[in-house]
Amino acid sequence: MKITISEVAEHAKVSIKTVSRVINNEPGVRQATKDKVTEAMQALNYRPSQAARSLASTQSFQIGFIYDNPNAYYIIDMQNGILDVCREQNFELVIHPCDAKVPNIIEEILFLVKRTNLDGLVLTPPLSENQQLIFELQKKNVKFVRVISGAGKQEDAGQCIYINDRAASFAITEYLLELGHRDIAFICGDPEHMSSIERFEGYQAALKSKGVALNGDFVIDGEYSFESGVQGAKSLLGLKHKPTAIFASNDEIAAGALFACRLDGVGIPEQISIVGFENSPFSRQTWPKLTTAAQPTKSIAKSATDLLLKQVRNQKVQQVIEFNPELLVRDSTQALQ
Amino acid sequence: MKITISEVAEHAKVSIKTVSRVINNEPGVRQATKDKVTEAMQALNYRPSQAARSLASTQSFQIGFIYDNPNAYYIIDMQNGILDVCREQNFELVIHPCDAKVPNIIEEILFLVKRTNLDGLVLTPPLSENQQLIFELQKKNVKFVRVISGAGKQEDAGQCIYINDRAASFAITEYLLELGHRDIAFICGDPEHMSSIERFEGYQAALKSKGVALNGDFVIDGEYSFESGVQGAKSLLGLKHKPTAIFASNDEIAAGALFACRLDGVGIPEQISIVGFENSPFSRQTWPKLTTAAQPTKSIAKSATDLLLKQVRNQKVQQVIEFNPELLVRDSTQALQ
DNA sequence: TTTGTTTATGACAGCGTTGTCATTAAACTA
DNA sequence: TAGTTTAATGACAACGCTGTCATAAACAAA
Repeated sequence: MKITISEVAEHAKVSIKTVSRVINNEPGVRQATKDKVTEAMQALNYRPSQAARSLASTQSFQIGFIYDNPNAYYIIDMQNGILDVCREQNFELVIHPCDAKVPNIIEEILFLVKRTNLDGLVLTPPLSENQQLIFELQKKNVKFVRVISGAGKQEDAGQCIYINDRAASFAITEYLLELGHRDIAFICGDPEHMSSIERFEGYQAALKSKGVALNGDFVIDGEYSFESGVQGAKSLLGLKHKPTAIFASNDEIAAGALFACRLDGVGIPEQISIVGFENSPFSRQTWPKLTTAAQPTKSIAKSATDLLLKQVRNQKVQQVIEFNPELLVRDSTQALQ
Repeated sequence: MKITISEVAEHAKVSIKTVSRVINNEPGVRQATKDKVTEAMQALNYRPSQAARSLASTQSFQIGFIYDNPNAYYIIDMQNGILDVCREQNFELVIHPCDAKVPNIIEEILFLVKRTNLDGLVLTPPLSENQQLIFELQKKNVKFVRVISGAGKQEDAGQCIYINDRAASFAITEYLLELGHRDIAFICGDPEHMSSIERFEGYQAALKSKGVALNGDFVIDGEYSFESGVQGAKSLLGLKHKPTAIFASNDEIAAGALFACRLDGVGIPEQISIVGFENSPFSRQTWPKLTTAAQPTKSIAKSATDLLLKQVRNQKVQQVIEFNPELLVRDSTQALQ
């Protein structure tokens, strides 16, 4: 037999409405009453029915995780973090993988929100950086948090969790410079991703800070893919004046670069140092293991969800949350001989 | 304004109950009536409220995907497949990552099912192979599908989707034999995973079929991890009589073996051929790219979900569904010189 | 036809909550 | 103290659907 709110009310000798107030943390309940109710709920091992709650209220007690990201590890980590917070706070998670590049992606998302009556959205790149989408969501009063690349200073729309790619990129470049490298090439990620730009700018800034001039030949356009790393490294290896280090915008690119160097018989790290970004599990499984930067994806997800749920409950908290990916030195880099 | 069942009923000039019948595919509705209703639903772009449905009925219209698997790619593919079918059939998906090794895993799952009132479960290895769990689920009348390693002949409990690892393993081994290899080592996966056993048996059977004796030194215990591949390959390379090919039970092990060989300066595939299993994305990103076996994970997920939802609707279909992973020849194998 | 039988459809209560508004109790104020 | 304001609590309808049971329509057999 399922325990309902009435049993709890009876047990606590209050009305069901008061129990409801306690469940939803509504103000205007005396502490003593609240305690009684909480106790009754525990004694009866009561859990409110999600279905009844969402039917009766305008909320659905569900949030959506919408993503378009080929990196399964990232998604799983995010998802697990979101799920943790959802469980704690009695919310459900609706997963919505999608393709950010289809023309009607915005409609698709708005439709989903409307249909499922989602209380909020967790958005990751590149969706979190789609200005048009953000605009429409705000217009329709949809609540959301965005995980985006940036330093948390700028006036971004909506609540944001900032990932300071630039600082991490600066640190990586600085590290290479300290190893004595001066000819450091950079293979870019997708130009539409803000992280790509931020990472490039961090690289640029670090070079500048050490007075090293930027060599245009060493900056290769690309996207966040293995193939891009292969192509990028190939063209770098074709240069008369070759770089001594390659900074790949993410681990996949780095793996591709590694692959291309291997094909060419170039020793890593003896002849060229390579660094990646993201700390994908496979960055530990290449040979040699990749030096890279790690971001605490699950913590990011938790913070994001926390922020979102506060918003959903109209507890506006305007704090700036920023994460700094951390340099992880492994075996694909060494001091310039 | 949200469209409800009453609007549809009005539009189709029938009672709401009849609309309900159509929604749930209940028998006893004349075809003409059904058409009218379907048409009205489309015209109004109607979607039933999950909350109301589950409140009113004993079902929740939610199924659970419970997994413990470190392979993010596998999980994402499964999840996407399940999600596709859920959307089609108006079900919701509840994701539940867990640790299959905690002592009270069975209670945890039973509790989840009870609490969320899940209509069914999709189970993947190793949970799908936990006899105790299966037993308890059957006892409590919980519906489920199991994705398991096997050939679909055995009398397994519950509905199963079989992955014929053995046949694929046989094919891989046969392929190595055809390349002229006779000294083929095998690095095992987790002994608790049925797939591990099946893969080993396929290997054994293939050797036998070609009259090649099994060399005990060449069979290395392990688990499905990179580290295990490193260790396994190291001990193989330490043998006085070395293998000319290594069959790793999955791509992670293969990547580890590759890594160990590189460390030792052993050329792949010139000196040793290596094959993996699973076709993880990173098997395309190693150098050289791994020869492996691919399973259509998303299709597997769809079949499984389909089967589960039929069960949920009490449409018992007792068909045997089997998938055969397919050999993918890439660059980590070559004919014995 | 008429009656009986089956099949298709509808009326209505109820699922477990929340929102609204009324009521009561408590806390001030003069 | 009585009167007034404020805080705490409760009664009850409503949310959108399904289950049960009653009724109407269609068909078959006489």
